[in-house]
Amino acid sequence: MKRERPLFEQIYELVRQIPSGKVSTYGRIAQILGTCSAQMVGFALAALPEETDVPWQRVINRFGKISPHGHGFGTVIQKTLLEEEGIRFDLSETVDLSVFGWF
DNA sequence: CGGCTGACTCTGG
DNA sequence: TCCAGAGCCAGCC
Repeated sequence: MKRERPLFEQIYELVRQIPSGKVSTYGRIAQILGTCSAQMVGFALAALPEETDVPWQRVINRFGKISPHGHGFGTVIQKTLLEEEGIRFDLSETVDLSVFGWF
């Protein structure tokens, strides 16, 4: 049976494929899927519950920085989770995509 | 079907 | 890398 899964789940599966210690960008995900825009990727991750098997924290914007998605708390958690994975941040919460960037 | 929204990205300054 | 404006497209009401 064909499962016309929403675009969201397609994004989730792709994010799950990101290895530990690596990060990706919204634009990258959107480009790989080729059927959505970067904003949809962020929108999809925003809809994720706190308990999920999707490493949404490994997805950041094109500058390698975490987006201030409103509340502000999640942003801090995201940075902490990435550091636990071994990712280094700049003095300005910036990640070196040349080193930690997926692909 | 149409309008609104969003954790983005690009271009120009 | 910052500010402002425009484009982007699926999901929801």
